[in-house]
This record gives sequence, structure tokens and C-alpha cells, in this order.
Amino acid sequence: MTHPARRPMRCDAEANRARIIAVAREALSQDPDATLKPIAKLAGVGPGTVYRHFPTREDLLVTVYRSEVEALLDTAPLIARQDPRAALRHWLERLAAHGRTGSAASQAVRAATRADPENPYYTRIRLVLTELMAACRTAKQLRSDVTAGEVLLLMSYVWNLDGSSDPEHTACRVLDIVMDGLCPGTAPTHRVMSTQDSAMT
Amino acid sequence: MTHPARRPMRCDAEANRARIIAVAREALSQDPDATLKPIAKLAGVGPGTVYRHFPTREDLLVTVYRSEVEALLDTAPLIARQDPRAALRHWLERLAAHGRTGSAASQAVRAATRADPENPYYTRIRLVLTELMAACRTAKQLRSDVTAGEVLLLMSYVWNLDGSSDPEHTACRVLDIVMDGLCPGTAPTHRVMSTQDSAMT
DNA sequence: ACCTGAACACCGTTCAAGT
DNA sequence: ACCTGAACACCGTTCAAGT
Repeated sequence: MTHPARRPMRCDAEANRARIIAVAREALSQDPDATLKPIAKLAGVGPGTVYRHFPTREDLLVTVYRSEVEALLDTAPLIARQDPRAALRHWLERLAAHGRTGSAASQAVRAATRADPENPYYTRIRLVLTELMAACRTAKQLRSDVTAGEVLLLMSYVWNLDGSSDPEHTACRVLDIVMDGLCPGTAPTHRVMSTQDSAMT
Repeated sequence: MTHPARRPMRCDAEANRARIIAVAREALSQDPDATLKPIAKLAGVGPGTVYRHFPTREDLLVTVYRSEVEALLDTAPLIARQDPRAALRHWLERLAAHGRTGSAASQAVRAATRADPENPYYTRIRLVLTELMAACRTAKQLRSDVTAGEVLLLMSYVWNLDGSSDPEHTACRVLDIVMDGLCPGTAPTHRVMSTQDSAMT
């Protein structure tokens, strides 16, 4: 997506890049804060090579967990067939579900929800959220003045659920409050937050 | 507060500690992410001495910006004389005001609002917020099921206002939503968020 | 064009040796 | 009891030298 039709890399470069990604996924699954140097060594390349392909750590995260972020994006149109307010809540629950894990994948999702122009996914995340919100708005189930960027800001709490006993319960309760703030005077859609329903591709 | 009646330190230790704090305040005011080693050098002590007095960076932040955090705590009873809902909002605005600065002081406030048992201020922050909320509750201006810890989670957004153009405006709008979520069916208390009214000691 | 890997300028942290 | 400061085990990043 970042470089859709670049002229192909030299084949050794391509192979190195693929190997770095594979090794990084493995290493990051064990330690979400794994550093670049050991990854380079495991991939059998010099640190300069990793740095060449992925100038920053976030670039690597974005690439490795591309599919996770895109799964979140793809969920939106599927969800959107239900009641608009339930759809919005459901999608925000999917987002919140990443907060509890603390995995490297969740770091990538977190980066994609921050208002960072460097991140290629932020715009798309905001777009699908905007559409979910638009549906609510036409159904008069959403306050008219709020933007997707502001909702993403409100969701910042999901990355701070550590320290809470029963993070899942807390996430759900706080989302109740967020939804009530977003849809004043609407009957509250209640928690359905399933523990593990990641298989929604 | 941490050690109110410890037996006095040796006088050179006391002097070193005071000098470290003074130097750290100065260095952190210029660079919020200033590191410990240069601070040690500027204070004329070895790095081990800094580490002895402040085992972790947060310990140093807590000590240096003690007065800022306590100013926030002291604001609560003063504010509490107004309408409960306005008081709650006003205090949350004071909290949010720290989000925009990005200063080292704001890092200390941020640490004090995270559910971290190591931080001596979190309990007190939660306490004053609980009292502000209790006043709202008896006035039927707050949903009954929400806790102070959950409200602090909701306020996580204030630390992510960078990236937003006009952070002050955004902070205010998002706080509107939070307040509406907290006080459903209540007439919205509108934004008074003053730009700089830190002189409220 | 791409990779290597030593080198640079850091970081926090420790701990034997001093006073 | 407290401080010193060299030493340790890292970090990300760069860049001349290779292929």
C-alpha cells in the first residue's frame, strides 16, 4: 500500500525484507518490546539492513501487523448492516479488545489510531469510523457535532487498562459512558463485548 | 509525605538531594525528557547518587513536581463550592490543562492519574475526584454506577492532544462528550476552559 | 543497488573502592 | 552512612567499505 507499484527490488533485498518481517513477527510475539538488533541478528542481516527497510520501529510494526489492522478496517462494513448505534459500539469494542492484550499487534493498532500523519492507516481508520458515525447520524442516534478524530481520542483509555483488575469489565463500562456521551438521550445499547471473537475475517 | 518522620539524613546527603532536585527542575523545564546522567553531572554528583535518592525516573518527577500535583489536589475543595456539576467539569478542565503543555510537570500529573500502586498520588487524586463526584451524585447530576478510576481512564485522551490542531478547543469538545456521558439527561454545562488560570493557589 | 558490521553516542544501572 | 565514577550491558543510528 505504501509503495504499490514501485519498480521491484533486487531479489536479495526482497528476500531479506521478507525474512526480517517473519523473524520480527516471531520475536515480537514473544516480547512485544523486542528491539531491532536481536531481530537483525536472528534474520542474519546487519542492523543497517533492518534500518534501511524500516527507518523507524513503527514502520516495522505497521508492516508486520498490517493484516491485524486491516482486519479491523474490514470489520466495519460487515458490522454496518445492523442497527447503526449497535454497529458503532460493536466496532469500538473490537478496537477496545486490542487494548487488553498488550501485544505487539496492539501497539500497531494503537499507532494506527493516533493522529500521526506518518502512519498510513490513521486516515483509513478515521474514514471507516466516520462512515459508521454517519449512519448513526442519519438515524438521529449520534450528536451532530462530534468528529471521528474526537472519538478516537476518547478511546485512548483502552491503552491504559493495565492496572485495572478485570480490564474487560472496565473497558465495557467506560465504553458505556462514551456511548452515552456520543448518543445523548438514546436508549443505551448494552454490552455484548464477547471475550474472543477475533475470527470475523 | 513518603517518609514524614524518618530519622534525618546525613547533612551532605540532604544537601545533595536538594541540589539534584533543583538541577533537575531546571533541566526538565528546558527538556521534558532530560536524562539522569547529565542531571547528575550538573548537580556535581555521580550517577549512583541520583540513583540512590531516586531509584526510578518517576520518583524524581514525583518529587520535583510535587507542588504542581498538590496544587491540583488543593483546587478541588475550593472549586467544590459551586454547582457540583460545574465543579466537576472545572476540575477536569484543570486536569486537561496539563495535557496540552507536554512539560515535565505534565508527565508527573499524568503519572499521578494512572492506576499505578507505586505512585503515592494516585490514591489522593482518586479521592478528591470521588468527593467531587459524590456531590454530583447527591444532586442527581451524575450517573450512579461510575467510579473515579473510570473517569480518570476516560481522561486519558488529554495526553494525546498533540497532533490535533487547536488542542485547547479539542480538549474542550471531548470533555463535553465525557461530561454528557457522565451526566445523562442533564443540561450541559458549557465550556469555560480558560486559557491560563493556573494562579488559583 | 544493496549489504555488512564496526563504530558512535548515548541509555539506565551496578558496585567495588573510597571518605 | 554516603558518595564516587568506572564498568556493564544495552539502545538506535550511521557510514565507509565491500559485493
